[in-house]
Amino acid sequence: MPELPEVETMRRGVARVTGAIIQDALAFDFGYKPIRITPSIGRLRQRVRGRKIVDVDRIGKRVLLRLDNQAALVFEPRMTGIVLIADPPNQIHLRFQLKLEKPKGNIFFWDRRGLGSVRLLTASQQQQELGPAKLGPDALLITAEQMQERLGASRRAIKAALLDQRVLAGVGNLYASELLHLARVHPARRCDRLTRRQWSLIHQAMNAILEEAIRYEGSTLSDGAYRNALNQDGGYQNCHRVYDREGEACLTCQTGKIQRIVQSQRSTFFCPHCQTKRPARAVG
DNA sequence: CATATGTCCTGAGAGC
DNA sequence: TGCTCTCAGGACATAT
Repeated sequence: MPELPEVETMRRGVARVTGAIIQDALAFDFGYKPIRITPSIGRLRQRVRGRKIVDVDRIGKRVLLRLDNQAALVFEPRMTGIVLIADPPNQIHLRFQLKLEKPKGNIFFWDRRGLGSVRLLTASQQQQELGPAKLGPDALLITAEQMQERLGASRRAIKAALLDQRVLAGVGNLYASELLHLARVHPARRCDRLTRRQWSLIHQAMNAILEEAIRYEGSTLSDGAYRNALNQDGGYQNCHRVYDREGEACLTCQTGKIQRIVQSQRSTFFCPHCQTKRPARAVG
């Protein structure tokens, strides 16, 4: 499930084609339900042919190809989508392809489950679709103070709140568990019960985990869906402290057994020993 | 308004 | 072995 580290890894790989010209755009379905492509592939094709890719960006969990007319192609991987410049893992789940020239090459969007999308957005559409009404600050750019401002009065559980892309963009289910473990905060703790110190710890842990995961090029889970832009595995799955480790010993305290709970229909993993449910004690 | 739940989609894995 | 069933969770739609 591509979250910020996986999408950032794809972005870095795809950035190699910066400067290339788009020769053509193709959509595929191979008998599956087609993914969402907007506008229609015919219109999109007309509008991107001959355009130069001037930059490759990331906003939250999306990859943006910025074109020389201020438009951007926005790839949204959701559960199993990936953006590659090397040949994808197979052909049947190939959903979209850009043929490039000067120099020759390709960008592929491959998506096993087909929940992802490709959208061509004008500058004003980008403001609408990627602006503050839809997406909060990027998880690597938001400050601890901003997080507390945005969530400090919320009654939601911190784990669920971290997944809300309108609050901050980039954290998903896997890294939410990982970062709360590093911050030693219980995932069910209500936001409005967190102290300023805990917000600071969460913020610090979030940056540390996301940056570490980027260094390892993201997490390739057992389904093998996530690959980097060159169709290679990530390495961070071997570093998970809690995710998908139910019943195993906590690597940090060697005492607790990792527990799995369900929050908003999603699995959360945590160490009951490191991440106590009790509120932080008042100091002094 | 804030928060919670249902839905989409395919393939892996469990159980029989 | 092959069938059926459940589950995985990103973002959005709909419900409370």
